[in-house]
Amino acid sequence: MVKTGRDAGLKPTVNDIARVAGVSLATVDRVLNDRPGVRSITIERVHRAIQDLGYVRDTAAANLARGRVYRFHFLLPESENEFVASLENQITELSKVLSFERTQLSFELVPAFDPQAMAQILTRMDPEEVDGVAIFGPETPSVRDAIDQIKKRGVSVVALVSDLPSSERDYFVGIDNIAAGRTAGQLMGHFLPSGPNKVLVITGSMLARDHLERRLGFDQVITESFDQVEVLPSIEGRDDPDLLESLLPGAFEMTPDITGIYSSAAGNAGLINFLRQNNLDHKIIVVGHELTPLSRNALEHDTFNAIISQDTGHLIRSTVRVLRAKSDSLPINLPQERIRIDVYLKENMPPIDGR
Amino acid sequence: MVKTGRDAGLKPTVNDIARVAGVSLATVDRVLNDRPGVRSITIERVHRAIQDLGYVRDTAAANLARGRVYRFHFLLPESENEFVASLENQITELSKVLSFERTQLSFELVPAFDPQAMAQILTRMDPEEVDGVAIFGPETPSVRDAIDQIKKRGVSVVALVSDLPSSERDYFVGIDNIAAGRTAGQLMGHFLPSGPNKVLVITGSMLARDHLERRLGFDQVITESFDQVEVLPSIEGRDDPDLLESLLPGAFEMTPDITGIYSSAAGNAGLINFLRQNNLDHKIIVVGHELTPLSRNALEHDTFNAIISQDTGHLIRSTVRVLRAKSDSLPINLPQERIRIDVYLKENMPPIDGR
DNA sequence: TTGTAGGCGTTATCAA
DNA sequence: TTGATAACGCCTACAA
Repeated sequence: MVKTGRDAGLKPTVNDIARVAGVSLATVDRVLNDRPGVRSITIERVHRAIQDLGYVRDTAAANLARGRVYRFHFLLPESENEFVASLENQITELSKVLSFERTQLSFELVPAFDPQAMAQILTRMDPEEVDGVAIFGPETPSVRDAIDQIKKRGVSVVALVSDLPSSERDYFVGIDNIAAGRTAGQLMGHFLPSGPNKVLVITGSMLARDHLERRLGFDQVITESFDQVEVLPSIEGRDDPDLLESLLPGAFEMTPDITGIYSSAAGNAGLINFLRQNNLDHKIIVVGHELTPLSRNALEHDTFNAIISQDTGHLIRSTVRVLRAKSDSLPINLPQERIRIDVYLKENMPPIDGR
Repeated sequence: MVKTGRDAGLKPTVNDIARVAGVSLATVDRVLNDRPGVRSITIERVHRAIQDLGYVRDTAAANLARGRVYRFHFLLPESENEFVASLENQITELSKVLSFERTQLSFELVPAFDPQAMAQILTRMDPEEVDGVAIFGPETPSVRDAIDQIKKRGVSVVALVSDLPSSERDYFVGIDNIAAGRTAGQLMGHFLPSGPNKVLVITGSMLARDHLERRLGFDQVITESFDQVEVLPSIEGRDDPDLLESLLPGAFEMTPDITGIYSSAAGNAGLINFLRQNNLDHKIIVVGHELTPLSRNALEHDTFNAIISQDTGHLIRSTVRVLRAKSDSLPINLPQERIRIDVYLKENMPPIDGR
């Protein structure tokens, strides 16, 4: 039998340290929390005791004692799409659980693809009222500046879903979108019938870094491995189902022999409508993004053939963990925070509850 | 801005309840924990106060106060395979984290496919020393009886990876293996070249319920959707790479024109060796199970085409959460505990750290 | 520069 | 059947 915990003996506490170091509880606490007013020789002794005993602080007890409350705020794009709705749900759900762990969550919708609006909201945010922000939005200089500013005022910042690498954001929570695009390409290549094929790519906006990266990855794989497949220019649906639905007829007039569609952004409702109304359903291989009630239904009925997805629950939970760690300047457990690129076929779709 | 937490006001505590109900802390605690010695009229009043205030107990504080320690034990099959090794790792890793949350984890290897050994170990387990067991093993009457017995003695039981539905186990942590097999079938069908194909299925043991279910699901999909594909009888590798490697030549002599292999169990090392040494690499479509260093490498080099997997980290964490909930007779958050059927292509493989 | 004492929310012991 | 009261491990006035 392999025991994996620390040796059965109970873990040392601040009291043990105080005793061993020959100082009081208060002094131990000062050293533990890097507070001033302790002679370096004393600090030395306390540290040695900590080392010797292998002490590790009990965070739960610490939080209980200090009554600390974390306040995190999410900024999400204001577009009618199920993916964002799912993020909202996850935030609401998680916050119910977290309210018993001294963590408060809130979110706010920001006009989509509108860097100015985002920058303004960020700039106006009160560092006294928020410990961390998660941003799902476009990457532009104004947003970048706003982030750098709010960071200086002590607010932790996480980029969500779409990275903002040019900014000082503390972390990015989301998938590798190039790899996601490559995965879509691989599936598309295998699912298309043999012979020559033409594939239409639907994107959201050139401002959205995630969309750009997906297209890039998709093209890479098709070029590398499927020389019979031609990828057509993107059509830009702005994550808007209606706009998308109105654009599709034009694309099919231009190229009637489309055999595959890579829907790399949101707005699947428009695509599904179009396909079904024009009887293109089942005739075209479709690879989409994000498992939602709609896309799930499309998969179920073979309107979609595969879906690339990211778990919204995991996204939100990971964001909170990261924001907490950053707020306490604690290290992050990278492997745990890595968001997977999920692949769903009809066969392995999880049940409806959305996970 | 949407605030999702409980209204900013702090949450009520036992003190508030005591005050409102007009009783002492101790009485509140008795009611809260269903302890005897309280008049039903008093219980009534306390319950009303709890309701009115919307009280929810602070688990961290409760655990702190009672100094409760959870001891969970994992029984894993003793076979040299990376999947089990990964489970062991995850147990070890998680227990480092959990040692600061009053939870001790241990594991033990049980001779594989040996119901007697498993039953014996279970029967000998001391309920004084363990609060819960997780069992990854075969489903037989003897094991079932041993489980029912130990459950009666107050130990919580979770079936891990392979379900034991005939027993009184509290819960099953793992994937839907029929769906996993179906997913493998779907991928196999699409990845095989067009025209007639013969697919070999490698299984572990007829005693392993997970293996049986995968084969079942695989056959279903092939029959339903790919009529040009013929599925050959299983070969039984007992999760042993060497045994498997020694069996493969025979299978290929019997049926030289095999174009696909579904490796539904462990022992991939043997399969990979065989394929590479016989230059069958890249000529045969291979769908395997479990992302491990070996299978990852095979995917990387196109020896394998797709892998169906389950996250060992998630399996272990979920098991612990469930075991904890069961030990405290608390409800389980089903959606959170659902284990996904992961699909990996070369393109969406997560980085090496094993998540 | 250091220590004492009280409190965070819950549980548990003992006496009333 | 109930209620004080002292833990649990940590933090934080305030005092020395």
